[in-house]
Amino acid sequence: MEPTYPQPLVMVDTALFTIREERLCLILTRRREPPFEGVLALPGGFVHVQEDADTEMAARRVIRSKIGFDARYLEQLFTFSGPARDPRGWSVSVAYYALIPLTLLDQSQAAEALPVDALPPLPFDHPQIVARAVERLRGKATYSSLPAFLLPGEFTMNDLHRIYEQTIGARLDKASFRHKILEQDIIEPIPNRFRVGAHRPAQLYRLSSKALTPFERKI
Amino acid sequence: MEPTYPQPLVMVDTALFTIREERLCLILTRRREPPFEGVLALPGGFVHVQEDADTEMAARRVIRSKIGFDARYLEQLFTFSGPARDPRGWSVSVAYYALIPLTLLDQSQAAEALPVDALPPLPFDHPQIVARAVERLRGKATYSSLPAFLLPGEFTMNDLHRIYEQTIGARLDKASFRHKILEQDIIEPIPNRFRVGAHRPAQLYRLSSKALTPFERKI
DNA sequence: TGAATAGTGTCTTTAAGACACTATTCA
DNA sequence: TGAATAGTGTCTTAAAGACACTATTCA
Repeated sequence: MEPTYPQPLVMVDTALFTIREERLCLILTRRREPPFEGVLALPGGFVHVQEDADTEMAARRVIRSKIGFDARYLEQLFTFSGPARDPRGWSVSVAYYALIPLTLLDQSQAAEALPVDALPPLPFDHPQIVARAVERLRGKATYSSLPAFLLPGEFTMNDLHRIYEQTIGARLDKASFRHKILEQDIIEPIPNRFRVGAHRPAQLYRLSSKALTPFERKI
Repeated sequence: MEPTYPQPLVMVDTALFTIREERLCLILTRRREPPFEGVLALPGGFVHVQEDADTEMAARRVIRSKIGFDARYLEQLFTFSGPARDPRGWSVSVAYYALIPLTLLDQSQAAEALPVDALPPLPFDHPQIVARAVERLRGKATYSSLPAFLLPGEFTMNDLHRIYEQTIGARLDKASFRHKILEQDIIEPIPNRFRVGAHRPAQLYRLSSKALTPFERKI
């Protein structure tokens, strides 16, 4: 009844996105064990069958150990596999991606947040994982509220506008953006909360419960 | 350097869609080994690390052994995992879905093609796999050429129209459908090939090389 | 007042959907 | 001719995008 086949190694890898200095970044880890000891890589690790309820929980454990708290948005990305992707043997890596507001990271962690278009050479098949994660995030950004999860709990309409532009990598008309976002009911104004400065105060918003419904059409 | 953790079992499962009698169906297999011997289930099996280049190749091997030829469209769906989904132990199943034209199946295989809305009770977590596969197929159908892969190599515009309606499960306007499809360049007329009958002959089409580009907007 | 950001009204363009129409074959 | 399927033209509605405008604060 037990299978007689040699089993592959099973691990998870995570692409943790954040926005730093107006650029879309990934949080990298310096590896503390061979192979590739000392090299910057995506946070990852083996599944612990005694401890993890499934691979998503393994990813959450890895993320918690890296940034100290849970990701607000986490999604399975793709499963990578083969004999060559890891020198330790035939392996399966279930990859996840998550969105992290930079404000929640402490300074040392922010230092390891590097722009997706200026990453160092990455070990294993991590370049493919990154390419697919960026493609997925950009793709989903145009028809969902995903980029909002890169912001802290309270934000202005202009914060949101900017983070969409940075995630998608294109200009979006201010008025059209407002109309579209408000029509989708994905955010709600926080009553009587405004951000002040040397200019007109801005209404503060938060994600509403409908935040994860995808849009009907494009932004 | 080798991990000391006990490793999960690694398998692939496949959701093979076809259209039979105007209904969206899944091809099921009667299991020949325990657990669940004799029960209808999704075709699947363990990854063979000596033989398979990756999990997609494992899925192709499973599909070939089931229907005797390669699937024309195959895509990774999702990876399911946990200690309880398989009685043999903590397992990871990389699930794939594929689209198969019924005309290519022989009679005995067609008999195991059952409508997705009238499936027997399925073992393991196969009901979840099916639910996610149907959701993905329906979702992609509205903005891609996916349903065309359920048809044989030559088909009329009305064949295509019907298969979209059956896949999505809704009525689509004939004229709007034609405009949209032709505008996308996903199919091309086969010169001087028509299907004849007791009515006006219908132009035969085939998938063009751009068939896998997703649509700009909805059908 | 001008600089800076916040927020709105409205027009143009384009896509989607509805629907009525014409076309060609065979019995 | 009528039944059956094939294929087209065009109008209405609605969304997306562009753009100009008004609003409020502080220095």
